[in-house]
Amino acid sequence: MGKEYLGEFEELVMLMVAMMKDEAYGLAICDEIESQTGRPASIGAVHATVARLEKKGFVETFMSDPTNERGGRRKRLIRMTNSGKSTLIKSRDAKVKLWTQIPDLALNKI
Amino acid sequence: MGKEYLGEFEELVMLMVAMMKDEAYGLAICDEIESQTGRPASIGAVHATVARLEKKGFVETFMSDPTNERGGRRKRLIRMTNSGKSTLIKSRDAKVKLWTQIPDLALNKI
DNA sequence: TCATTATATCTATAAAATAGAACAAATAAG
DNA sequence: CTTATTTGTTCTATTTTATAGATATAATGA
Repeated sequence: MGKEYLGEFEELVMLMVAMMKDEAYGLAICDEIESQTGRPASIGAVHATVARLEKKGFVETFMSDPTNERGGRRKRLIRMTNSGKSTLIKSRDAKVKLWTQIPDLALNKI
Repeated sequence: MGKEYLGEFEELVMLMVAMMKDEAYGLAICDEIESQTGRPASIGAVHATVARLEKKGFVETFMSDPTNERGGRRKRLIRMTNSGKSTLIKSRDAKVKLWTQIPDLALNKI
């Protein structure tokens, strides 16, 4: 068994994949990270991270057919596995559990 | 300006510091991580991370006096700065915002 | 004095994050 | 046709984080 928690950027990418459902692929994730968090993400970073997540079994990928728009070439679509989903939920639960013990961070302060 | 978000382990250490208030120091953080998360953390990892966090201005440290128990030597006590606290809150808010957009992770599912 | 305990610090390595260049394949424009 | 433009992936190199464990230090107890 590999470790069952995610790096900071790994988790962010996973969240985008979850959010984008069947539309998740490298460039789109990149854009979505920027629009959701305001933080720039390079395409290289995203693809490298997806490859790591796939190796760990948290996502699976497959190539789509080209779309018929200008430049619309094949995409590597990304989908979360059950293992990935469960890891994401565990990571949320772990964080909430910790926050709960810190008055300044408890969720009723939001 | 350095980047304003935390690595995965950095965030965990920060949460422990917040949780332990004036009692936070290397070994204790190490133990607390294990007891809170069940995940082993080496003392080397914790100290290296604290040093990084201090360099970034998220915590500050100072040496205590020895306590009068067997082996009770000086500790490097760790305290969060305002900058660290605000970073932690921002990181919580960012995560909650993302979860909210993902039905399986929304907080009412807890 | 010697053993034991509680701690920090150092050293080395592996893994994650990052940026950007290089490459590929599609359509549009001339 | 041929070339430019667009959407995308893959590759390469580097920095930053994470990790483990060995080594060093200072205190008390025997």
